[in-house]
Amino acid sequence: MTKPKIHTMEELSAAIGVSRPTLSRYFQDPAKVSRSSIERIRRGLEKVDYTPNFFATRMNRKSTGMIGVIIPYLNDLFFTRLLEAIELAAMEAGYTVITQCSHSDPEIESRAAETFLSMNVDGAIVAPLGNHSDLHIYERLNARLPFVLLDSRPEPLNDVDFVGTDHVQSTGIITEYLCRVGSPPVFLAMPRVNFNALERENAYIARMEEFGFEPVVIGTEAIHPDWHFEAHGLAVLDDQFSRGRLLESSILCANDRVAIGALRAAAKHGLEPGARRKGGLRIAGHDDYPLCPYTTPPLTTVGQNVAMIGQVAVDRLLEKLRAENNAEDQFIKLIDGELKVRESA
Amino acid sequence: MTKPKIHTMEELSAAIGVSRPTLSRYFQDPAKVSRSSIERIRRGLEKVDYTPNFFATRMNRKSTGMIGVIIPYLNDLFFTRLLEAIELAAMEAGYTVITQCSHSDPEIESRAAETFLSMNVDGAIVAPLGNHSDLHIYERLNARLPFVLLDSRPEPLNDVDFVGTDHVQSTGIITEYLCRVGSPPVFLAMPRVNFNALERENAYIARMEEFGFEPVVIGTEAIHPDWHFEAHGLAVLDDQFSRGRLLESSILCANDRVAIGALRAAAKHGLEPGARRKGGLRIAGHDDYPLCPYTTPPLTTVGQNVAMIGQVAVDRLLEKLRAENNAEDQFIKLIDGELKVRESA
DNA sequence: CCCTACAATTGACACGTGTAAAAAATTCCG
DNA sequence: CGGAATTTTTTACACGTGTCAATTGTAGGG
Repeated sequence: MTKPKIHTMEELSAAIGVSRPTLSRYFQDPAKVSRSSIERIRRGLEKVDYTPNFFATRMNRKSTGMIGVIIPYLNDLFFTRLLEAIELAAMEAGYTVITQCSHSDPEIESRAAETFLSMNVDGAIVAPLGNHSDLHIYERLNARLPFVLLDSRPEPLNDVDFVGTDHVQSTGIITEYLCRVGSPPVFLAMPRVNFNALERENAYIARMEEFGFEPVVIGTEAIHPDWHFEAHGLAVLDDQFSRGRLLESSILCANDRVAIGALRAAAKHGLEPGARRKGGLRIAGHDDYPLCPYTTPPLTTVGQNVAMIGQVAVDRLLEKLRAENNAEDQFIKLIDGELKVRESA
Repeated sequence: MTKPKIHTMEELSAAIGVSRPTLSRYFQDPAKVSRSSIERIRRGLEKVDYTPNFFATRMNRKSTGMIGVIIPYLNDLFFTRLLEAIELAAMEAGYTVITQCSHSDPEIESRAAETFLSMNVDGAIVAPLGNHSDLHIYERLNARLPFVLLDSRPEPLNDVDFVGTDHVQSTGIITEYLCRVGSPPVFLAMPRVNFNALERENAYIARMEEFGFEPVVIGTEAIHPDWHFEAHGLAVLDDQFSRGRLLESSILCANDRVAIGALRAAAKHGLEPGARRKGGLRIAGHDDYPLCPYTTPPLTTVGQNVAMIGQVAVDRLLEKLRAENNAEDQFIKLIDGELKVRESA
């Protein structure tokens, strides 16, 4: 409690009669010090309050033991789950995760990247902000550090590792499901904040054409601020329903948050989307947002395997930062989505 | 792009012909250097790639310019909104925010606090994990740093600044609203993960007694893991409804996530909660979770002023860390909630 | 042109810890 | 108990930048 505070290893050394370098080694790994010294240090530390200075320790070490992570939004449970998976995986491996959020501002995203470089993080994992990002910073990071791109992949980027959902597969299976058990779906797009938006749209179109159906995409232009997905879904469908359109359609939403807005629009117009109502309105989403089982009706969707994406990204990063000469090939891992059939479609 | 990378100020000094200390001052604040030097440095930096080492700069500075923030959960939009507010406010003031998440583990929470101490952060803001937290660490932080506790306040803690919602007021107004426009509400508690859980419960009881109604609290024991609030609300009400109970009651949920589970239970049993159905089922929440406008029906709730809580916390922290001798009194700011009447109650 | 006043720059040391090489202590064995 | 082998500790320097006192440069006035 009121243990005297000691600020430097030197002081500690004087206080408990063990040389400073020995203390240094003790704090890095007690196994590098003799049993008797460990005992003496342990006893000493019980009497005083000392923590090695974070900056001084990291400055000279070859490895800082830190991994930098950048996510684009904070108020989205998809990214928080991703972040959680990454943090737990990294912690498991003994690394400290430093998180920065872009707050949907490319400027902030760029500054965060520079901060990581100046901190000598051992590696970086970035979920890109999207359209407005300065791609240059990803290349900068990739050139200097073990680096993995997450979730959303800018087309023109080469030689950068990537881990994310296989949207052709994921959007494919839900498109196929909707076609199989009801009328061919309309695609309710989301504002094109990132590259996934377009990937899903294209995957939908391709699958529809494969089945010989006419793809129909609505809601491509943003009405609300980019990341207000629910408001977007609500506004687009409210407009459609008001004009008497799509009242008995299958609607595939670009993500679950758009779908939640879509469900609201349906309820507002007295419509009850559902798989069991033959010929009626059906609404489906993408991502398996944690709230999907609790919507009215529970949302049919295709789940992204967030835990695996996070784990694979960390694994790949660790692999890269352990191998000194990284003459390896570009690593791209696309993970399958899983169909989650509930009641809404 | 392929600008030669320079690692130290010394090298940079040699490369562009300006002494190292001058460079040091330039990077801290260009205004501390003569106009001509600024020009020369600017031109030099365009030709090479250099960023001052984060650790080396922070090690000696009196102030590290960093604020540590600990939140208990990541997968909860309430905390992410709080965090967002804090980050933006701190950024505004020129501080870097380092965020750590407890992941509902007191051990991690404690380690995060130690990390902040070893990093010499200028101040710390902590939203406590709750029941299982080691209160000792808050006192440790408070003794060493400008420190503000957020959102949830452990009773036995003295002399610690606090910013959060006034739950007596917030729970009071929604209890009062429910009593006024319908039958007196039952309180659907949440697992007592933190101190707010109990505070809201008690505020409900007090208000009910004040009105001369019999308070009824259900769902106090956790069925699912502590933080699975939706599952909790669903399970408790599903059980009640199955027994034919509470079918026409007013139900005040301890928070919106519990309420979302409650709405699901209602829908599952074919019930349609709503303010307009006289004598019928009504469901209300607490927090104004971002999805409330999109639930079916839209959830009546009482909003926590997240933006203000974050801003006030940061303001108070800055005030403390600017005033050297903090002989000031304990600062406790309770912020009013705002009633958000929608359709569910 | 010289001298003063003041701004800008620089030299020298400090920060707290890592680390390799040298010195000391310990262990082991006959 | 002596000496080699091994472990442990210490000495000495390094890391990259902050900061103050001392020095240099600059402008203005006589």
